[in-house]
Amino acid sequence: MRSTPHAETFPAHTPATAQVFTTVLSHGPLTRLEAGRRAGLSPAAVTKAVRPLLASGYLVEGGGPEEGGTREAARPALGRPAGLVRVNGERALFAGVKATGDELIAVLTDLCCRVRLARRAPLPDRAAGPALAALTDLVHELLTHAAESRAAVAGLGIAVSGDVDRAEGVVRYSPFLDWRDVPLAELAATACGLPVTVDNDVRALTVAEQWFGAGAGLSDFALVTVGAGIGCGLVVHGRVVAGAHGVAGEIGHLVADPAGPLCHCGNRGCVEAIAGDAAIVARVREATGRDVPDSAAAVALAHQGVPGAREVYARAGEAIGRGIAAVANLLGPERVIISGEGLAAYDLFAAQIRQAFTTAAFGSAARCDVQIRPLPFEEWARGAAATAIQTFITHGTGSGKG
Amino acid sequence: MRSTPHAETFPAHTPATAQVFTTVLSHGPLTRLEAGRRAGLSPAAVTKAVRPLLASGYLVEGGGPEEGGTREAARPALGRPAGLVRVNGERALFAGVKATGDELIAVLTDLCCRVRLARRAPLPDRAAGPALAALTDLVHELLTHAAESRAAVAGLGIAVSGDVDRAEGVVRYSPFLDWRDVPLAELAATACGLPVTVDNDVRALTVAEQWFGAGAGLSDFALVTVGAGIGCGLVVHGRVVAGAHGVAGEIGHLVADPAGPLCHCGNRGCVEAIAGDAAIVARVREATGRDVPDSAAAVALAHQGVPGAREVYARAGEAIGRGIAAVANLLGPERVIISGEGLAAYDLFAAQIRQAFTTAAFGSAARCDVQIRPLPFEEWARGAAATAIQTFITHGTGSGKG
DNA sequence: GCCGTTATTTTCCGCTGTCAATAAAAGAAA
DNA sequence: TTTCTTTTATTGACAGCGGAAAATAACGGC
Repeated sequence: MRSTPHAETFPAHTPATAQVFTTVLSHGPLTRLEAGRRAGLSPAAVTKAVRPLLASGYLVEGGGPEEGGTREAARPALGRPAGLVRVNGERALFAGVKATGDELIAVLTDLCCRVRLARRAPLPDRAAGPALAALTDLVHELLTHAAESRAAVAGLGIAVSGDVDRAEGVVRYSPFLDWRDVPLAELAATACGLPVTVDNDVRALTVAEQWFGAGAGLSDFALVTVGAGIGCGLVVHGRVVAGAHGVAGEIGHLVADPAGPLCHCGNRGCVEAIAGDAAIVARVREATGRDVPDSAAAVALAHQGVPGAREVYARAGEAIGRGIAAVANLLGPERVIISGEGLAAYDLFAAQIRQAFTTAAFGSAARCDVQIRPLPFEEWARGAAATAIQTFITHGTGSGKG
Repeated sequence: MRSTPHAETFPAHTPATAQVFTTVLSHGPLTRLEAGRRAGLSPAAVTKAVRPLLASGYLVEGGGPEEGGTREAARPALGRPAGLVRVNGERALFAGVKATGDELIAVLTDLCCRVRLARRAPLPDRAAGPALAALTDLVHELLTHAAESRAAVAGLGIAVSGDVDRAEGVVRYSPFLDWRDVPLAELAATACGLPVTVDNDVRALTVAEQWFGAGAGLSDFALVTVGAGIGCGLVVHGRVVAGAHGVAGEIGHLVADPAGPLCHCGNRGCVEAIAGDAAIVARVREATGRDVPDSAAAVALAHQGVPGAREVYARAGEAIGRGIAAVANLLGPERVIISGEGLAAYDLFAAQIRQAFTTAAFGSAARCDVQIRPLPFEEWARGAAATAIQTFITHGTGSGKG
């Protein structure tokens, strides 16, 4: 993918270099010895990997802001004190954009994927051409802001729902955007003058969780997103599962109840047909007989204790819990992270999710650690940025292709 | 793990050596160039890897039995003709034993996992001590037979259902055998004088399929076994999924119908509670009001067209198809292989499996290739042998531990 | 200042796989 | 027959990566 003339490059000369860097990136300030232990490398190899990274400014010595905190206290009094190494987040910036059917969400992050700036823009026309123009405008806004910083923007990540071929940078089919075979990486790279990574939105979020979130250091975990749709990103053997035909993690279309309501996919009782936003709104409307314009209204009714509304959420939680149990029974992940805008209704179904999971999980699969966390709206865009960071580090430049 | 004095060793000097060897093992006679292409290596690397393998007799030149067949015909008339290389199956033998609750099944295979000899022996006492003694006897029978061959037995694989820690060679918990924390690899190695690999039975079968069967060359596939239980082995990113807590592939305890019959796991409508042997027998008994001693009788009734019996199988096929769809929706495998003794009733539910799968698979997940094949009784033991072959090749000796 | 201890770096060193050139084994052309 | 073309396989020089061991650094305690 065409790069800007003075594109940032990452000195990933050797496998070990990238290995050490990602270890430090995910696990905060580390001593060289500890980093080597976690990355499965000898101390000597760490020294050699760290040198060019320090020289190029991607790593810096010292424990960062919280230096002198608990970390120092834990140090044994004997022997040479360990020197910490951490990633210099300021060294490079990244842009991440999530495109939904009616809006673009964009963030500017640093190398540690900390959000510097978040922006939303409506997407009046979702056709590829106008959408690309809107995206370019938004990215330029970020670039303008970034220009105030010393660091350059080293890559752009774009997250789109649907069937996305990350390696080729092509959106095969996105139902919400109604796109087919759009070579988005190439188009956006030309339009924005940045190396571009394009990935499926849930997978992008999974990458963010794997490198910077609750999945850091885990080789097997699942991320479940609850919202308009119910999605699931899977990490198995340390790698995000993409599926042979571009489909994977479709927890939303597992059948929770064959006698349940009809789903747009044609089956009955899909998790999404019970616990998706639209399904919940419809079901609360039926149950209460009231006007329920959107999911916020549904949540409000349930919180007010209107008869019937609460039960809808309980059933939704149960369906989600069963879906998660299916994941746990099949893959035996170490952890499942449940997240999503839908969790505005957190308190309404967290208990049911856990209970249904525990009931339906088989044997030791129930030992899986289930975490439930809310999801800030810019998180999807942050996931996109995480994919850009990932390609920057693993490919030496921000470009996913080539 | 203690080895015999003159233990066979495999010259896996370098990663590339093992890589090339397994490629040739799985894909039959290959030219060096082709092997390199498949293994992602340069021609030069293949030459270097092949040399010691030829010298030690693990590979031989020539196309084997079917030499001069279609392979020759497909050769273009131009240029130096390609020289084929193939694995010398005669070079080493392996023993594989599957332990069920009431019987031991053992096979002697060659290096290509072709069965030379199959034996069954009852297991009157399933306690670890007596079972080990019976296993040792059976293995010695195989060894006696093997002594007639020039090749030595290079390893023993043991497959057990339940929670097995292959790396440690320990059976954590096997319900059917009622074993807990039995260090089987160590015990059997001492008793039989062979390097031993112990693995879960379904995973062992999956390894056999991955290296020698319908999964050869696929990086993502699933193997579903239908019989007393409904099991599933998963290969993701080219590796068998083991699960963080020893549980994975529990397709049998996915809930196909929350209103279904009670399962021994405590839930309702598990796939196994609908399609497992015991469930089918019970359901046929209810439906027909007749005496149904075992699953053969149930199959017979269904084949005779006794009212009700056929429907039981139809519902079972539906449940299995749904379970497979769940796997396909979550993981997007390239292929699903359905196999098992239960397939004696193949014709009774194959159509329902396929139909339920197609209906419940979401989007492109339905493009997954579903194959249905019967499973000879010695296949489980062959799976055990495959694990022994695997450790022999990857560890240089037949020992999984150390 | 010396010692014990732990962290990091340095200095080789073996090993692996690639590259580019070369040999080999045909059929085709002259 | 000889020579050329084409494809496959091999060789040998080579670069570089990561490891082991030894050296060095940085303490706190004595």
